[in-house]
Amino acid sequence: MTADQLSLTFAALADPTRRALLELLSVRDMAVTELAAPFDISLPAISKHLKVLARAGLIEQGREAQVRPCQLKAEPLKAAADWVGIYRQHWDESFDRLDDYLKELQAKPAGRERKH
Amino acid sequence: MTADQLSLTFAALADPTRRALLELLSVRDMAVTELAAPFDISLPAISKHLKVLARAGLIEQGREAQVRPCQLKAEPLKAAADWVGIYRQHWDESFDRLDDYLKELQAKPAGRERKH
DNA sequence: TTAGTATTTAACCATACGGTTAAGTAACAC
DNA sequence: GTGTTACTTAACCGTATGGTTAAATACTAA
Repeated sequence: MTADQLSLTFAALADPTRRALLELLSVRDMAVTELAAPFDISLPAISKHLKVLARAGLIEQGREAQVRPCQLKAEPLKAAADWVGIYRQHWDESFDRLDDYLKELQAKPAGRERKH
Repeated sequence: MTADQLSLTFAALADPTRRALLELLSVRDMAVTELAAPFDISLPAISKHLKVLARAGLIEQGREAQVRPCQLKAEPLKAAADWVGIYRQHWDESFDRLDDYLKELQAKPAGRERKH
């Protein structure tokens, strides 16, 4: 318990059912029963998985009548991606892509130029 | 058990001690005692963490006399980064960077031009 | 052979995880 | 009110996790 955010995020991602739930939610917001449909496990099991995802800040649940629609909140994934990204140079034997990446970062440092 | 590779990888990353071990190994190969030095936990505890990392394919241990040097193997992190990367568009409210990223991918599709 | 260094394995403990079924709660529909 | 739908919570179970200490292993050094 009292785990740091990054540990919570990675722990949440360490289960294939939870990853699949996030994939469903990346398409659109969904109710719990709707989310549970593709899986062979009980609704309470799904409810528990959603709780883990919520604790990690990866989803938020609203309320509309009896339905509790779930929404993806991907922000914590950014920190996870950043942490893993540090090792890019290690898995990419050639450093070409790191080079490119660094160049890209320097090319557009912070400012967000308009596009579409 | 018999968890898929991605689950093993994320589970291995879900502990701050193990992430710190990987960070140490990203600098250079290290022996177990050497790796354990910065931590307040027992050597067997470190040994267990290393076993988890090894099972996830994130390290390999050799042997030199009594010493068992550990080496970082970052390949599994690539798959993790790829999975998380799918959500880039979701955490980046503006889609600018996705645009850039897609453009970048189209600009240099596969070929790996020399550099340094 | 004996001793020392480096590391793992064994045995144990408490807590967390992923699942179950059964019971509880919340909002609508009649 | 009663019932129905959509969940969540409670209680339980087996296994995994993260830690401990103590014993075993593997190799080097004397």
